[in-house]
Amino acid sequence: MFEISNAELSVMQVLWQRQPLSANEVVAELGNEKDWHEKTVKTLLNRLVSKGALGFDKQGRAYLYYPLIAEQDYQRQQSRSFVERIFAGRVAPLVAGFASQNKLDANDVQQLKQLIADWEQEQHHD
Amino acid sequence: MFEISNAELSVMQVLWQRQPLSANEVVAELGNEKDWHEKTVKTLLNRLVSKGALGFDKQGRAYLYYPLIAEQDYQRQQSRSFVERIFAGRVAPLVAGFASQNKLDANDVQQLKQLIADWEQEQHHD
DNA sequence: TTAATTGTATTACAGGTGTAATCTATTGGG
DNA sequence: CCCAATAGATTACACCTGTAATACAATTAA
Repeated sequence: MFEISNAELSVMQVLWQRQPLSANEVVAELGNEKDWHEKTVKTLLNRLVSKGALGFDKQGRAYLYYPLIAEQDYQRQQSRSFVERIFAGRVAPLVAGFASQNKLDANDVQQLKQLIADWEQEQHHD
Repeated sequence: MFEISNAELSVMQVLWQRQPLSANEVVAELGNEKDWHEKTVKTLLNRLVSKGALGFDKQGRAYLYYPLIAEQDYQRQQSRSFVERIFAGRVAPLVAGFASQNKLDANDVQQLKQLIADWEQEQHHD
């Protein structure tokens, strides 16, 4: 599988949000957060197409771009490889780090409890 | 703060495990997992010193290298920036991804429960 | 019809990265 | 005392990345 660079990821995130978009629409969306020249964004779109991360349909002389991979797949693949690299594959120590830095709020904890409950349910039922 | 590349990280991990080590000892340690030429490892050591990630003491004409940053600090910093980039700062969705891929085992769940218990304790007592 | 505009494609260019090879200085063996 | 071995330093080189500028082609406004 191809790699998506940091700058490229921001472009993907726009298109995961709303799709398909013309280059100019992507530029506009990014305008809020990033201080990138239009040419820069076009370069990134191009590279993402080359890598196979984006596809497009022609709309007159403009292109309408859309992701070829789902955000969730990307997130999972990246999570696995990150946790593998940094924490030898265990996710709990990562969460522990967040906890010890007070980066967990009630919301996170609520979700984690639910996950655990589901997991235990799953264990049980088979 | 400086960036540590992937290849460099493997070198850091050896030195976080055992320290200080001579270049040759690092090469030997890496020998098991990586198929790197000795020269490659020396380059990485050099770059890490330049970046300020490693220090060394001279031992005759050889150097004894040691980390200048703690593994835990590195892990936390990387975790934060990863979760920020990929999950907009929320850690629960990352764990959810692991759960849905059956990447959680009883051990992980046990640890997570403990973390949650501690967190709740903490909330309570102030 | 022609010129200006506007999309995409190509080129640029410096710094980082993976992966070494070569250079240089020191040292240990004979 | 001199040479081969060896440690670190310097250089190499292709590919990726951030960040555009320039080239080219199509279209639209005059």
